[in-house]
Amino acid sequence: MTEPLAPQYNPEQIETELYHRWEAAGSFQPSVRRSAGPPVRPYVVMMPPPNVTAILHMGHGLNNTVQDVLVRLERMRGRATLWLPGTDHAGIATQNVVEKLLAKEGKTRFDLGREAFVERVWAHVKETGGTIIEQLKAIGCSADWSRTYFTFDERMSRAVREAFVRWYEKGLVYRGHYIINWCPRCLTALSNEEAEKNEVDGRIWRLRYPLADGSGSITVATTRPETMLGDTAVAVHPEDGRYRDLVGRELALPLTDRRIPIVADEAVDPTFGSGAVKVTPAHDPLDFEIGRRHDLATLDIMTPDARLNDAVPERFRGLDRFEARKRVVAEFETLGLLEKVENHRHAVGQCYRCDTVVEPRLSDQWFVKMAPLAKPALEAYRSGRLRFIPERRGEEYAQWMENIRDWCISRQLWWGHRIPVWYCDASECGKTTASRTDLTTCPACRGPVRQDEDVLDTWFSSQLVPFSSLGWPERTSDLERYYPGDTLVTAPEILFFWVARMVMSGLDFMGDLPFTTVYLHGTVRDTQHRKMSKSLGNGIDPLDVVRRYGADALRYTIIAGMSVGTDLILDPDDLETSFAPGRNFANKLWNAGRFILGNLHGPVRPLAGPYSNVVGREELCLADRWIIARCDATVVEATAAYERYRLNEAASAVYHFIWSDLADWYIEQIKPRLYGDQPGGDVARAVAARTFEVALHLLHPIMPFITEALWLRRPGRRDGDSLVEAPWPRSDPRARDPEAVGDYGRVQQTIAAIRQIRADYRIDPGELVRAGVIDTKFVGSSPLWQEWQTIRRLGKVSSTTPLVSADGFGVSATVVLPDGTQVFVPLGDVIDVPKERIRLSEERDRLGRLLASQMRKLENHDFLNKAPKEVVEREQEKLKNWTEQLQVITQRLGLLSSP
RNA sequence: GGGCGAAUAGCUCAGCUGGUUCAGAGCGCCUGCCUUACACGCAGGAAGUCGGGGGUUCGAAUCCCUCUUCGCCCACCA
Repeated sequence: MTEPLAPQYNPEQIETELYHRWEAAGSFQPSVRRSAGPPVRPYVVMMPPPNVTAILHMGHGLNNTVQDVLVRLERMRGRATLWLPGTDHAGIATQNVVEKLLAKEGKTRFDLGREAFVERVWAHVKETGGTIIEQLKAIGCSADWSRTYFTFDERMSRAVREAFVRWYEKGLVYRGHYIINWCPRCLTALSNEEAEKNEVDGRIWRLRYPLADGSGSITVATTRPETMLGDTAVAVHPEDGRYRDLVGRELALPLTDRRIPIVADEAVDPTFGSGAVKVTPAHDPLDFEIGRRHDLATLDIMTPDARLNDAVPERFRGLDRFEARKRVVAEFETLGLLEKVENHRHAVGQCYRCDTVVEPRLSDQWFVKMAPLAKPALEAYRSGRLRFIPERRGEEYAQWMENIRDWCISRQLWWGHRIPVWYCDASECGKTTASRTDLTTCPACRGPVRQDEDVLDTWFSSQLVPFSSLGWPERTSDLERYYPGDTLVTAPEILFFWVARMVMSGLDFMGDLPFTTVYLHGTVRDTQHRKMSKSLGNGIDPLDVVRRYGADALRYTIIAGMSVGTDLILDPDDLETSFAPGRNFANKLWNAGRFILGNLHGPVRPLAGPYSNVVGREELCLADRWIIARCDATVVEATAAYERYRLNEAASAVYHFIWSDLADWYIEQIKPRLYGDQPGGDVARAVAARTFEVALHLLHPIMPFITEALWLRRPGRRDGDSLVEAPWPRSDPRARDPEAVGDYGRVQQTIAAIRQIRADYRIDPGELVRAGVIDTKFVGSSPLWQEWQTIRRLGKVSSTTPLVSADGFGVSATVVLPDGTQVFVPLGDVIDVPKERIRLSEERDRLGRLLASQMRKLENHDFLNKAPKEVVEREQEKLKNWTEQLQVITQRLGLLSSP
């Protein structure tokens, strides 16, 4: 690490080098080990169960970067941390992917059979799941990988059974015959959350059902005409005058030979449609409830893959539901019973994994009773113990808790935790047993048993992660030490799937919240605001970005571009625009480091405090005091921003300090001192080294690789050094120096003024000009005189001392600084009186307009009376300065117009 | 149908408690520069009625009302 640094930052080389170093030192998981002393409540961040099929997509890149930033930050601030990473891949998605692979071979899961299929999925998961960790390490994530949990490891499996059995014994888990969301493609039940409601432009058909005695008809409306074949009643509102006389009479259900009753039910809205509802108890949740109240038959007319079954007239059997819809409508039309077809926009449930339209289906499923669990979870939020960032997400959470419905947890899949319930086959016993261990005989009658065929919803195991990953139900020391965690960082789309359920199960099983702060970051979207997804082909592979621009560039873009609660828009077709700023910044930092570190040869006097007795305050020049003050202000600003989870603000504060203050101004200022002949080189070295180090600290959570690489290359490093273990910089009141900030600001303004004149007059960059200042306040002792060498170098000025009188040099170009100081460049060969006159008149006019409105403001009695005193004073000060500036400009203009 | 959010430079967005960070940043654009840390750079510049309208206030990008357009969450009107 002592070879000369390359002029261009090479992320691939540096990151790979550090990756191996960190891995060898075990520093991908050093967090908890170092808190061996007194018990420390660690800062815990959890990783959501990734969708193993996606391996690593931009969402994970974003999520894990935010997590890593917070974890590194807390570690640097002296807190023990624990980052629990894991993969829970027991969901529909994983099964889908393997089914797709099978489809390419022309097979389905049914061809393989349960056991072979599960083995096949396992093989896939092992292959892809293992690479996730390597990929996350590649973007610098420092989670405690040794604690990684996998869905089917022993801990998880045991916890799942324990949770199920406990809830079963408390009566919170029950088996019920209800309408659930069914995906005809995945052939499984879905929870309400998994059935995404999407608005679609559909149609509504008005169908006429004749009365059985032929004395009239009743019209019903439906968006799913095919379900009429399963109708077992028509319902009207009991108070509806139009239909009161018809209640109790029978209808002849068209296309069938069945007769169905007309019933009265409160659930019907008399103002909607015709006020009469066809009742299909087996295929609609509302109808199911109506059917129950009126003791109606339930007629299931569909097969699991949504074809019509043998319960319908023969000509419809085997038809797909959408095909059947057309046939039913056509037949109604032929019979003259189709009254109307209207366009209708309504919400249709779709499977969140495969987008297939969900079919409400009557079946036996396992449910969790949610109301008792939701109550304390809601209370935790209302009492303020559980907080959300951004805050408004808390209301979404509360709303969901208040309207919670029971959770369907059984899935008719083969891949997942199998439901730990056994049914006794003996007809006289028939006992149902939930058990923590596998059963071979019925505990009641010793007869043969068979296990429930279904598996659990993935989120059933995921909700246990905060404690199952720590060894629950055993009371392990990990659990004692790390259980109530601190912060959860995750995506808003799994607020209900995962976050809410972790809160509920944590409160119920552990008696305490699993975390107290939920930070919900935005979603990565493309320029059309679509969520990035594989199927749309608008995704960005984070590893591709890492290869091209480096992990730090990726992380910088993510953090800098995302303010609290907003989404991150990236253009997949233009990675350059998004990620180059991060790469450029890394390169800038690299070169600033190259310069500073390269000049630290020889003894560098330490600078312990800003004005320690090693390098005393009296040795510091204006620029030194200025950069130390700026550095301290950046510490304050960045720390405050980090603490408020405003990571983008922290990023921009450090960016600005490094690029604008340190690189553009300070490094330029100290060059003469470093290059030898000027005094104070060792002071400059000390100050540069110190402020640069602080900047590395502040930036490390966001850009760990490059900051660590530079940190390791500084002189005086020790083996085993790591920035993440170094203490966070503290603000020092002695560093604050408003005088230096103001004075150096005027130096910068002076240089800018000279540069502006040079550019305006197109003076050759190589040509030196004479320049001067008329500084009425500090003649001879002003900072402009002290820093004249800097002004000379950066403004390319030949005058060895500032010229003091503009008039003595003929025509000059002048810029007036806000405090009235005149900066002027005698024009010599490039005299251009008309041009200068235009420049100054424009400036005079601008100031004139500013002054006019300012005077109006200050003549307003209301303003003078009502505005706070400081504000009035400030405004008066402004007026004074502008008047002064205007006077100076007018004066110079006068000189130009005189012959 | 209910709830929430957003609209600021050509693009992506900051702007928190109304007034010296008030009209900003990055990218893009224009003009000069290969100046011994960096052309992934340096210096200078152009560019915005702060979505429309109304109100509150001495003062509004900022607070209130309203309209328009996008987005998100929730919801068993068939």
